[in-house]
Amino acid sequence: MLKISDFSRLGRVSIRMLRHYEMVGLLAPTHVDQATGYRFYSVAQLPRLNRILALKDLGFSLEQIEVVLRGLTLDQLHGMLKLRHAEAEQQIAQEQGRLARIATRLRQIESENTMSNYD
Amino acid sequence: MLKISDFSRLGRVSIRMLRHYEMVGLLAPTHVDQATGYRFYSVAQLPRLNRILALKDLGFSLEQIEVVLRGLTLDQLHGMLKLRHAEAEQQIAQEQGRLARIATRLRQIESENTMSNYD
DNA sequence: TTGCTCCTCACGTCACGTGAGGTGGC
DNA sequence: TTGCTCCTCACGTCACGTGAGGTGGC
Repeated sequence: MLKISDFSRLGRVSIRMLRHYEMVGLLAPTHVDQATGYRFYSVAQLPRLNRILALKDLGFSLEQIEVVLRGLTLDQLHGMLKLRHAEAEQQIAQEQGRLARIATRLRQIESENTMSNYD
Repeated sequence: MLKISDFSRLGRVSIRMLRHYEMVGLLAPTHVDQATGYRFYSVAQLPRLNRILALKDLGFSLEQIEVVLRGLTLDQLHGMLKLRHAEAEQQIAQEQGRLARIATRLRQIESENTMSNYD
């Protein structure tokens, strides 16, 4: 049984995150003291926490993570990853468009500066 | 003088956005009726709205847009664009990392499927 | 009188960060 | 008694979307 601060250190997450994950139903302490409200976690919960973090790292929302961890067939998991893959590609394309437009503006300014130098 | 719905149609933004831009101090109607509270805009305000939208499109926050529109030297504007450029590049790199990790997971699943077919 | 337009709240979004105010155990 | 840890609210974030409830002018 670990106090929340110990578990948060082990899992490299903030205490606030652990409380939040409990609230959204992602990861509940194995035990909560009735009198004090203190949360107690077990080392055996680390794998689940790590899976949560791994899925977060892939860009899934906490709600989607909940779905994934609730148990999916390989096909369903494959489908969700495909979707995320497509979304990530789209995100990249959009940001690259932005980058190009920013670069255009930068070049404009630089040429204006040069011109004014010759004015 | 245009009513808010007319101006929103001209500018291709929602009425809610116009109200929001007024609240954050980005774009105030030229006139507000004292009795009814109705907002009235002028066609002459379209260029400013369009500049707002253009800067938004480059990824600036409304607060940054306010700074830019309040008037910057070319050098200062150049600096802000450089910053945004760097942020966009970073964003892309991060999302590409994600994409790669997702792709790895997808390949894992596909190979597992194949293997189980041979089981 | 019935629509239509416009108005002002105010909640909801996403995943927490950050106090505020208070309590049990060493 | 003083720290330290933990707890429960609850506001703030960013840029609006979306009702709810109410009002003036054709």
